This record gives sequence, C-alpha cells and structure tokens, in this order.
Amino acid sequence: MKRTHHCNELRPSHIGQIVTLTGWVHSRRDLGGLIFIDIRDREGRTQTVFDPSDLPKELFEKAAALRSECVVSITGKVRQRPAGTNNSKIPTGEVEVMTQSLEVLNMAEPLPFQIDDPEAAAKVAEETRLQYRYLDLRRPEMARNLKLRSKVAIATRQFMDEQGFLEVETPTLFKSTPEGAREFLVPNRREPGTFYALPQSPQQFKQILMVGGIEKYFQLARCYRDEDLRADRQPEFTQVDIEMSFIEREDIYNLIEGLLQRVWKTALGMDIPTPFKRLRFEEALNRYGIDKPDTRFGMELVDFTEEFKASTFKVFSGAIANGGVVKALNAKGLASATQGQIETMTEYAKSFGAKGLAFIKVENGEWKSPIVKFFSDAEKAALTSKLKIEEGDLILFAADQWLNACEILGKIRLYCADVLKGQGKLTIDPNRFDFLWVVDFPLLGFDREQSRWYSSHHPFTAPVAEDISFLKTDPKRVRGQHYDVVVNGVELGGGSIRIHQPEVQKTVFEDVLQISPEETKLRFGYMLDAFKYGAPPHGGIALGFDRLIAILCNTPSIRDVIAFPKTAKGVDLMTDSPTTVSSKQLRELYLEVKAQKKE
RNA sequence: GGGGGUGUAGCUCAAUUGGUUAGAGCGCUGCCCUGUCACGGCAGAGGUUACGGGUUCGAGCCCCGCCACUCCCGCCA
Repeated sequence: MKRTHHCNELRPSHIGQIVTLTGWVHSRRDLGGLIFIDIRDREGRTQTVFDPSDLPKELFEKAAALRSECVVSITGKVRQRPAGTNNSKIPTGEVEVMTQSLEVLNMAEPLPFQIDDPEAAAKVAEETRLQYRYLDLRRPEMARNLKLRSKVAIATRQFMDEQGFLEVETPTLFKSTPEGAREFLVPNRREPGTFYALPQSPQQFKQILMVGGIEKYFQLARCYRDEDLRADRQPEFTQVDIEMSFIEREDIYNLIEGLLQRVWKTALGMDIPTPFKRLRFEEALNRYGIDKPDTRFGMELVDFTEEFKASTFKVFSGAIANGGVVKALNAKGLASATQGQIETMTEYAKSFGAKGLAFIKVENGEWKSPIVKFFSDAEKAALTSKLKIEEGDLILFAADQWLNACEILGKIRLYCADVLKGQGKLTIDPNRFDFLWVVDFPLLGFDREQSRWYSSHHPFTAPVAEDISFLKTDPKRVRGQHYDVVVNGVELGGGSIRIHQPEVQKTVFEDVLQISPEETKLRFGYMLDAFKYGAPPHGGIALGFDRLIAILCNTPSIRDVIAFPKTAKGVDLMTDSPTTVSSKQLRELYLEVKAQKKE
C-alpha cells in the first residue's frame, strides 16, 4: 500500500515509471467506457485513468462504484497525456497514471457539503464547516493556512534558538489571580473548595524564570480567557511569549523586528524594512484617534482648538472652555454619504458620550451643514487650509475632552475608510504591511466608577525612570515602559520592561492600585519574595500568534487559522462541548450545580 | 448584558403586495456515454420554510416569543 509519490509530484520526467498513489477521490468522471479519477492528498492531485480494454471487468466496476472522498490506493504506469488533453490548471496536468490496480481503503458516504469546488466550498456556512471540520480541513485553503501556521511556528523556534533563547514550558494549571480577564477554573478534587485557574498568559512564570536565571525565555504558549469572543478572539489562543534579562526597550524592538522579518520572509517571501516607525501614544491618538493606528491611508485628525477658542459657535468654544479640544477629519470624497451613514457615525459619537456629530458636506461649491452659519470667515479659512478642503469632501468634527474627541474621530475615520473602500474610492495594496511601535503609554488609567487607578497594561510594568517620583503625587503623568507592535491597524502584540525592585512593585500594588498589604501578599507574595533574592532587570513581549497567522493568510477571522476553533458562544460544534457531566463526577469534585436547566 | 445581520431540499440560493401544488443549480438515485478534468445527456427522489405561538378566508413573507450562527458595543490587567 505504501505510496511511492505524493499527488503533486508526477511530471513528464516520471513517464514510464510504475507508481503508487494514495489519497482521496477528488472527482470522478465516468465516461461510460472510460473513467477518470483525480486522486488528491495534502500536496495536490493527479489524474488516474481506468481503461476497460486492459483491466479486469471487476476492477473497472470497482472504480465505477467510487464516489467523492473515498480513500484509495492506485498503482499504475505514468504516461504522457494524449495530445490536446493536458490540464494546465494543475501542476501534474501533463501526465496521468494508467491504473493497473485499485485498492479501496475506505468508502465515503455522500458529503454534507462539497469540497471539490473551491468557490462553492468557500460559501458554505461556517456552522456546517465547523460541525464537519475534518472535511473542511481537506479544502486546499484550510490546508494552506495550517501549513503556513506550522512553517511560521517552526521559523519562530529556529529564530529564537539562534538568538540564544530557551523554550521553557510553564504550567497550565495555575493560581487564580483576580486582576484582569475572567479565568477558567479547574476544581481540585484533593481539597474541596479549592481551584486551579487556567493562565490568561504565562506572565508571572516568565518573570520568575528571569529570577531563575534563564535570561532568555520564549514559548508558544496556550492562553485562556473566559471573556466574550470576537472574530479575532477565542477562549483559548496561542501567544509567542518572550522574556529577557538585562535589557532595555530597544533590545525588544530589535528582537521583534528581526523575528517578524524572518516570519514574513518565510511565510510570504517578503522583505520587510526595519526599524519600524515609532509613534508615541499621544501622537497616535492625536493623528489617528486610536492606539493601534492603520497608517496605510491618510485622513488624519487635525486639531482646531486654537481656531475655535473664541468661536461664536458655543458647542465648540464651550467644550474648549471646559478643558476640551476641537478636532476634525476630512473624509476625502465622501460628501455623497447617505443619511444612514451619517446616522451610523453619529451613533458612534453618541456611544462615546457626545451629544451629536457636526459635519460639513462640500457639494456643488457649497458647504452644506447645519453649523456652518456660526463660523467666521477666519474660521472657515483655517478649516479650508488645514484640512485641504475640496469639492466632494466630508468634514467631521468632535469637540470634547482630548481622549474622547480623538477616539470618536478615530472610530469614524475607520468607518469612513470602509465606506470609501466599498465605493472603490480608496484602495489599499494587499501586500502592504505598515508596522509600527506605539510607545510611551500612560502607566495608569483612572476608573471613575470605582474612583481608583488601574494599570493600563498590567501591574508589573515599569514606569519610565524619570517619572517614578510622580507615582504617588501625579499618577496620571507617569509613563509606562510599555510598547505595542501594530501592523495595518491590528495589535499584534505588546509588552513592557518590568518592575524588578520589590519596593517599586510594592508601591504600585499598595499605594497606587490600593490593594491592601494582606491581599498583595496573598496574590503576589511569591513574586515579591522572588524579587528579594536578586532579580535581574528584565522585560518581554507577547505576540498574538493566531492573529499573526490570520494576517499572513489574509483572513479576517482567526477561526480560519485554528484547526478546531469554537463559536462566538464558546461551543465546539464538532464535539458539542461543553456538556453537562455526571453527578458522580460532580460529587467527586464536591460541586453542586445550582442553575436551573434550560428547557 | 445590549444592538445589527442571517436561518427555505444534503450544499448554495430563488419565491412580486400575504394568494394555486415552495422553485433552480450542485450533490444524491437509475439509465446512456472511450479523452474527461466543475465531463456531458435523459429520467427521478428529496421540504415540519430553525423552533413555538398569534393575526388572517389564506403566512416562507406580518406580529410576539425562542434557539443557533455571525458582526459590533460592553468586556478582553
């Protein structure tokens, strides 16, 4: 049965050889007196021919009984196809295998969906594809995605090894750490009422590894977060997790730029330029209204706070008087926006707490807008020159506190780009990758509801050295040594230089985050202990591996690059998990289910 | 938790304003076919219109509820 070649291997140079191919019946073309069967494996497909004139009747009938996706082993002689019958669509299209023997390894029932026609298969509902994932995975597109994923994983390991990193595995049965994402819990049979938690990331272990003298660690780590899902979020996902000792931010930038260079070369054969651009958090917000800007198109935000400070238009001047700003963006060529599109954008603005959305449509040489009558000539002139206003443009405004105004227009900028793409007025080269680092994030944010500070990244992020003195006096002003790597508006990963002095870490936990000393000891005591015994300065980063692969495969959903993903409600449609468990299992774990069963 | 979209044959989709027996392509079954490659031809089977109610003389279509999938907001240190 052993195959001699795979199904994408035979070429004219093989003519005359006796070969054995194994694989699936991709398609069968039964001409009555002559049968063609395309046999397919992971690598490709090859045409085999059944000619009754030199085959036993029984064998020919066996071939006639085959249907799509039966598993077969076919032995025969490779020959040149007759003149004029070459198939230029497939690489093996110059030759065919004259069958001498056929072994049916397994029959196949009619399929729930067809997988031989790529166009039809791509349209099948994802629900059906996930239920029969083993069939879906046979499609060349899915096979390509998994192959690319494997290649990138191996390239990553190779690169990290070359750079002197050790791959270290960390536990997936971890301790519950209530900060951050909701965790999956695992009940402990040995002690009633105690639980492990699955790690949201190996963050604490990798820092401890630095204290353990590993110096350079990496891992393709599985992480678990029990939060609501999105196209780019699964309950379990993979990170390229990295940590290094005796380094500064620049070392991480260098390393990751090299890694991504290697990955892009391996996966796409592309040379990406380094170093990547750097954008301070503040600048990213000012220009793009988001901390992960897509810089493949312009439409940048422009500030008009000075120009409207004394405006008679109170919505603007009032916002400024309250310490806010006025910002605008020019959606080039979008004056044709429909009522519905303006409505959608207004909803965005309102969801950020704005009262409405001011806009100007520039049509027929006229500014059509409910607010333009309030503008002075000087204000109009400023708008025209700073926004480079031309016929057909749509100008959108936000007047609010700085962060809010930026974020509103950031959201609207992306929406406008989508609309313009749909109208063909904006095209982006699919082979363009705009990498950049976003740096100088604020270390802390303020939660108005709970009236306390929280870590904008995580509590182990080191403050920028010259800002440490403001930790207690002016927390807002403290910048973190945190960095995000962004490509085409997607956050690929992020990390930071960590705190390695126990006193600074204690200050952050107790004075800034207001976690009580007892609580700190309970949750992070072992880390503070570890830091007492000679912790090297260290830092690291984690890249979203699934997102990385999705970008390389040019697919919007990470489900397309995960072999067995879950639905938006966390269900595996193939195995139908999660399920209830027996009362015996529950008893063993000292658990009782109190929720009412759904009918 | 909230908002939007989708759900009709195994698959992909139609079905005018609420109006006859819910159609087509692919797949499936049977027959024919010796150079096809999405083979072709003829014939046929296949439907709880996701599910449960309601309005109506009459519902795939309207209303209410509910389920699944999906996109987004919240959430994701």
